[in-house]
Amino acid sequence: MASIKDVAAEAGVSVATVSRVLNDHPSVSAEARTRVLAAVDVLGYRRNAVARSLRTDQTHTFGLVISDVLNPYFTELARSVEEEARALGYSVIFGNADERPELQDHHIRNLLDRRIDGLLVSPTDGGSPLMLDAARAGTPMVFVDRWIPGVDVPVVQADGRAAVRDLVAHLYGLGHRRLAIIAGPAATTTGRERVEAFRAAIAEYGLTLPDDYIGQGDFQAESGRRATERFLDLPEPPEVVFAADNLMALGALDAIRARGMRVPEDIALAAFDDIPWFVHTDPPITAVAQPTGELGRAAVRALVARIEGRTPKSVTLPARLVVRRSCGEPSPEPSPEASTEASTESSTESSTEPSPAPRPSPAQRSKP
Amino acid sequence: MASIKDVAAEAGVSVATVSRVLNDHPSVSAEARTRVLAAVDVLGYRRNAVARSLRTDQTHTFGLVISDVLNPYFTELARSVEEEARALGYSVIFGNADERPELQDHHIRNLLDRRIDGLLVSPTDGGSPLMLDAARAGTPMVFVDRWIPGVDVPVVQADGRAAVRDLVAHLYGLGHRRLAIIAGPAATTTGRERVEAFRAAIAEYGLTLPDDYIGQGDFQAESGRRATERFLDLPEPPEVVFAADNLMALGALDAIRARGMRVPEDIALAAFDDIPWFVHTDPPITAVAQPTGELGRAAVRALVARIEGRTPKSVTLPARLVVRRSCGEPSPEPSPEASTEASTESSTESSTEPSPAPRPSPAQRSKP
DNA sequence: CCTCCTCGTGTAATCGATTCCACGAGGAGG
DNA sequence: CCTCCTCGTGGAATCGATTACACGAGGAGG
Repeated sequence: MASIKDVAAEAGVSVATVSRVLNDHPSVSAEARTRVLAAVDVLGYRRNAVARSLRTDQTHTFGLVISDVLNPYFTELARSVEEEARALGYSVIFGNADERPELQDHHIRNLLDRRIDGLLVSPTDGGSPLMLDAARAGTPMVFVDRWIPGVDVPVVQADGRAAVRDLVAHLYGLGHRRLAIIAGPAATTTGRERVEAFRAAIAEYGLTLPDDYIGQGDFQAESGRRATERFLDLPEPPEVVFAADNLMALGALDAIRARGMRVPEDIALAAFDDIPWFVHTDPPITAVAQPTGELGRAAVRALVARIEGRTPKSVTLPARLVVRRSCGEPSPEPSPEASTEASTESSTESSTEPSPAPRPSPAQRSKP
Repeated sequence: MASIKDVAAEAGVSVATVSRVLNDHPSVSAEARTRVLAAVDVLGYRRNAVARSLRTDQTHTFGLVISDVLNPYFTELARSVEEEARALGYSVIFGNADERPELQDHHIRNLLDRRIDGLLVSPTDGGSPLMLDAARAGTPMVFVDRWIPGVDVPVVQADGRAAVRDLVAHLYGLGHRRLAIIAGPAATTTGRERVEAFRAAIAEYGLTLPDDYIGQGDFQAESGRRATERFLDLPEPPEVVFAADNLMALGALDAIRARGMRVPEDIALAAFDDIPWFVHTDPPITAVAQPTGELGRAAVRALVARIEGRTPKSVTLPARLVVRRSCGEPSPEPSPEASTEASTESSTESSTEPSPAPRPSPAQRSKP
């Protein structure tokens, strides 16, 4: 493969001049420029990014380490991250941690060795020494979706509290009182926060969240199934199961079906994370939708800011409730809405208006 | 960040010795080795992959350019590719072409500039000059899923013909005679092959595939919706719609719902590509399942073989039919089976036995 | 005791770019 | 006409590794 030297020879100039042309440095004569460009064309020269990176100490690349590619939420996140990165002149190397800390470390190590300019991470756990060291050593880093407390790294995340409150209002309005949740791993912030948001919202209605109604999951479908089976084995099973992510909701649906029960007639189901498929499940699933695309874009902007030496702030965007049929009561959404939902990029993501859910005044109820 | 020079100084040896230790070259004394290792530890040294790649002219990385990350089929493919690559000591850089040739070119250019060791491509189109040049110039390349005729590049793909024949048998057995297909882009092999397989299978039953019953799609949900609407507007609409990929099936489902029609009572639906969500849609969708994981692994093995100088052969693995309820007749699969289906890695992928579908002897029927 | 090999090590070239510095030509200003 | 600046250019150092080659020490064999 032709190098800059070959181009220089072909054009009859020095390598310095070729390099200047390639980086359009101002002080190059028009004549030299055209000669170089011609030579580049003739030889089919392509700049060697490896050599360039070695010299300039920047790769114009960053790493994105996510917890599970098979989770459509992360897939969409990855997609929006790549898009925004491309728009800003960066490439992205993905690492799939598969919810396994050691795999996460493998990818971080690998990315660090490749001298990526920055790291976007959705941590699987509480933070390995490797990751913490990298952060402290000054590797530009931004957490997205999940984060690790006690580290000085900007966080880009969705705040689901209002939407979860809307969800509980919706459930309460439908007459449900025994509400259960399948939590994510306690090592993750989203694993903990979602339970807390749920518990707080429930408390506003004077209800409680007994330990029996907290299933321990790991954000994978299988754990959702197991947790749901345990719920159903309870002497007094819950009326509603709220899964803290979409895959566990899928597992829950499986478990419910396996018992020959129906949603929502026998038990209601809701999920955190909305995905296009939820429109088409039987029944369509009520979910808390994160502004995934915007999250990814904001994370990239923050990371690029850090790479360029600025100090970005953390970003929190609101999630919103999307009511469908899985909690009872026919969905109020007209059929055209189903069409809109299915499209990849939901254009109605701005969400100033939190939700169409019926909302009794909770403050009054929680007092007595 | 510490370099090999710093390590050499710390250990009191030359950079050559450090390098030897790091690459465990035999001729290094035990004493020097321990000193170097200690220095590496003290300084927290990490080898600079950029510099190493420049010198050795290999990156231990390859690129995977796929057509659409949001398509669960490709997501799973990407996942299995990364896994196998990691097992063989390679990293993978993904490029999402979003079914757009110019984006595909962007990624190929980018990957080539980064001097990846090889390229795994599922081409969006008939092949850009850039890609063809790269192939001819000797860049190790392997096509996966889709391919381009006339280029000497190994192909790893699934053969869906038997499964499609099984599908048609299943449909015929259920009494359906007017069968329509939503095709993928004619520029892709899968876009063409699936139509041909369908047409051939239909012919065995003495049926034909009129032009009106061939919808033109682009493997995206929206196109599936449009094609289905056109089918439904026909004076004599088809009894079955077969979508050539899972996203178009989703779009078709949308379009059918929007008219207030039901699957399978009013119209049957089947898809190419099976995905976990198809178990949970309303109704569960009958699909042709590719051995996605095995495809990804085989592709990686072939590419690594090429990189290492061997000349791998193309690989074709059989797809198989998975019957569910979307074509009529209650699914014969007992409910435990639904559980198995939902798991990420279907362990029953070997598929010696093609399908449980009823299969009249088609040869006799096609003769008269 | 001399010669030859082997072994461990260091010096320096190299990969393909970027960029500092020096240099010569030519124009402007005195 | 001389001086000084600007502009375009080239030479060479540099980034952090790998590796060919040289070299000295020490052991084996004659």
